[in-house]
Amino acid sequence: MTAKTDLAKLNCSLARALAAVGDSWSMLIARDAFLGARRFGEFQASLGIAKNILAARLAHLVGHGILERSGPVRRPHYALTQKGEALLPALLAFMQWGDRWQSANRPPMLATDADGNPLALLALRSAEGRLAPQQVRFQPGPGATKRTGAYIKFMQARKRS
Amino acid sequence: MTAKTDLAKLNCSLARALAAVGDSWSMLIARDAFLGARRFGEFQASLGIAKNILAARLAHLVGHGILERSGPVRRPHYALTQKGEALLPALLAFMQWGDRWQSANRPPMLATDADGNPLALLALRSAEGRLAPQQVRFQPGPGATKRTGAYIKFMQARKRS
DNA sequence: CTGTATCCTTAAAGATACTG
DNA sequence: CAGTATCTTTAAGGATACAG
Repeated sequence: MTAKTDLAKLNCSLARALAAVGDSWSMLIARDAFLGARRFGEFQASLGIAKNILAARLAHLVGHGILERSGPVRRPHYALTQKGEALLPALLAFMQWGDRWQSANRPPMLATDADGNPLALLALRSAEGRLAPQQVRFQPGPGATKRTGAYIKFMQARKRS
Repeated sequence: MTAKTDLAKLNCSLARALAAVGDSWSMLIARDAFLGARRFGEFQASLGIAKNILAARLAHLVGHGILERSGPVRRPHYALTQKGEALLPALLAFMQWGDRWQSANRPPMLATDADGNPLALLALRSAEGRLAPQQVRFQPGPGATKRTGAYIKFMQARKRS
């Protein structure tokens, strides 16, 4: 037997997010939607994805409330929902990482505000200000199972020693 | 023929980032590494992933410079490199999205600073301050191909109309 | 134009057994 | 403990043809 593991069961919001988005194609479809793509053919031309795959991914995203389908049945539009738009920080943070580490600081596309000012790098901060990655800690949250809580505590304890 | 499309060719830092990370398992391995996991068995126990898959993913991440392997050959440690640590904003942004939209605001785990102050939500900002997703624009960057540039410009122009 | 329906090929996932 | 080696099953990706 080899049914694919359901990540959504992992008691982790990251795993649940990954399960909801689905895969890399879905991320790129979301990116195109942010850019302004709305039509089946636009996604297809932009990504070079096979039509059956695109159809499946669009349906998946609609099913998870990330995209909504509207307009004529034969010529529908796909637009980001509020939930879909909320993905933008994650998507851009990931893109910024790619700019730096995979595109040698020569970004193919730049995100800006309406006046053309470039976006700042997405940064970690608490009430005390900015944080380096090494300063970040984790603790069990309200949705933690016993197992998750124990795991986090064990790891954090070991980190300090 | 049906070789899998190479996302890294898409002239997009997001696609390149996705290709470098690899897949959802890799993201979760990185998450565990942030939590403090270092050993093969720790990742395996935490994720419930098959050993052959885990071995392949660890090798992939090491190969992309996201993890580095050290210590005794028979009992190695895996630790995030600088490149790997730089993934944290993206990873947390994604986790925050999951907290809100997939975990009903009951996060299994909370990210904090060293004093226990919770992390703020990763936010979009330019020099002018914070931005809503709808205010974000895109333009071709230094690494844009002609095709990418034309696509972005076309989409942005249509958006304004 | 926007899909569905097939078909085909490959890769991915997982279980298990085994090794140093 | 940390893998490697197999084996099996299934899913995924892609190409193409066709339909509304």
